[in-house]
Amino acid sequence: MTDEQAENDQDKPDFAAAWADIGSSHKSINMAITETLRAAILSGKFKTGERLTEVGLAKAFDVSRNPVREALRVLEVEGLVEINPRKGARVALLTVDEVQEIIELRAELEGMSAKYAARRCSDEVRVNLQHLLNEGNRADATNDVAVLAELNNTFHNQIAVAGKNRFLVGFMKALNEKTQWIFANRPEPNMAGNWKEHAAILEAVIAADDELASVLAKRHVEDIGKEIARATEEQER
Amino acid sequence: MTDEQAENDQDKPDFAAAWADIGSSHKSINMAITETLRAAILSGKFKTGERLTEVGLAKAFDVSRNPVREALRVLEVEGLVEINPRKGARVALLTVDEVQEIIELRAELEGMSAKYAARRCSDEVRVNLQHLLNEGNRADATNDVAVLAELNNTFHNQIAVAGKNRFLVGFMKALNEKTQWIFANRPEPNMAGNWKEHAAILEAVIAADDELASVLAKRHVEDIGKEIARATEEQER
DNA sequence: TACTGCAATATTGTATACAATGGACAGTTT
DNA sequence: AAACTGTCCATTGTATACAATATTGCAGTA
Repeated sequence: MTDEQAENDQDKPDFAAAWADIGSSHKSINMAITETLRAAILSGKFKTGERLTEVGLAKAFDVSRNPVREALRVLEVEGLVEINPRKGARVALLTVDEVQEIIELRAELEGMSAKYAARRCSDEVRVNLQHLLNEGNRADATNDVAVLAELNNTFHNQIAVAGKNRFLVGFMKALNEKTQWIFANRPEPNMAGNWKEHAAILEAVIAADDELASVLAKRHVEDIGKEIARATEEQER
Repeated sequence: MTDEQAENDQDKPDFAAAWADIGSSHKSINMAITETLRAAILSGKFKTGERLTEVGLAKAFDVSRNPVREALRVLEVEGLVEINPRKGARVALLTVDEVQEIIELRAELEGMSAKYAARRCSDEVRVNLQHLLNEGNRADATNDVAVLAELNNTFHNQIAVAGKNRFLVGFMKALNEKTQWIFANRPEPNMAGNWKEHAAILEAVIAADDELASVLAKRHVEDIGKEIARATEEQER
């Protein structure tokens, strides 16, 4: 989900553009709308709390209200949208406390994931992780920010998958998305120096050092939490 | 939506009965259907893998297909239903591996929850937990199975809530539901002696012994896992 | 000014209608 | 017999229509 999400839009998100690619695809409209809406929310194109009327979205997508309704119901379960019966839908709000709770839980789960990954990853997966480590180190050395951003994202998913627990993977995906969302609604985060921590975790996993991997991964997320706290304070001022 | 619609049809699982209560309520039909369907699946009234056609359900509920569709979309996100575009919906399947993963994760999260609860619960919550403990002990002593079953359920929720992390509460609710679902699709589980373990966990939480609470809670779920494994083997024979 | 009542409007909730797809089955061809 | 093909039927996907509810604006009153 990377390619041509070009920022060629004015103030309102240009759904028609993202729309064209889908026409001939085989997924149904409601799924496409769900994905587009989810991405729009997570990237901050819709502000938190902003009202989402069915007719408004339907017109923006040039579809009927039905697929929009289904998408909104799905996003509600995911926690990105808040629906009040007979009143309508809004982009969900995250309180400061909730942000803390997200980070707290994510730290625990990331640690758990790294622990499992270190214990369980097959030789094949180990090779893949080593490859990811090399790529990241190279990008870090040459300061290739675009590649690094991409690798940072894949890193978390790879660790989760290597842990071999599908439900843990799902939960972490949800929490990762929320973290992304938090950052999208705050002043630019400082993601530099992030890879160093990722590299250390990868090395521990590859070395099958579950205890170290777990501690490093947990601390890594806690660092992210501190970064968010810093950015939040800055925003308050 | 008058209340007299109750005695219409009774060929399908008796939704009409559950339906009557809802009429005057203020939640929308799609939500009511979601809840009813969820309960039906979790309690095993629909077998895993069973096909769920929109018209079939719509007729059973005596509504149009729209609310049913929305409910199915929601239940898909929750993992209880599996939807294939243009083919339809089925009650989801759980492989043996997935059952193991659910238990594994639930054990970790229950441990985490108990740890947090022991650390964080206020005096007021502590009193509530003590009350729950007393009630349970009494029901256990008098072998009041109905009450015990009820208390067993509330126990897990109370611990989770006392942990003061909303997202952890949500994840555990999902995993608890899945556990319930697993049992519903297997020969009768042996829930006796269950309270003893709950009581020990409660005592540790009340005593603010986070480490002990965590270990006991984790082990408790692992015991449930063993019970499931036993029941599964029995079923295979 | 502040407030109540009420009509007008906006929006959601649900039903119905139609289009498109997938699967089963019979008949044909090789 | 096996593979192919076209047709019918069941079902899903989407649009439109209508009903129910919430919100807004404003006149009128104290």
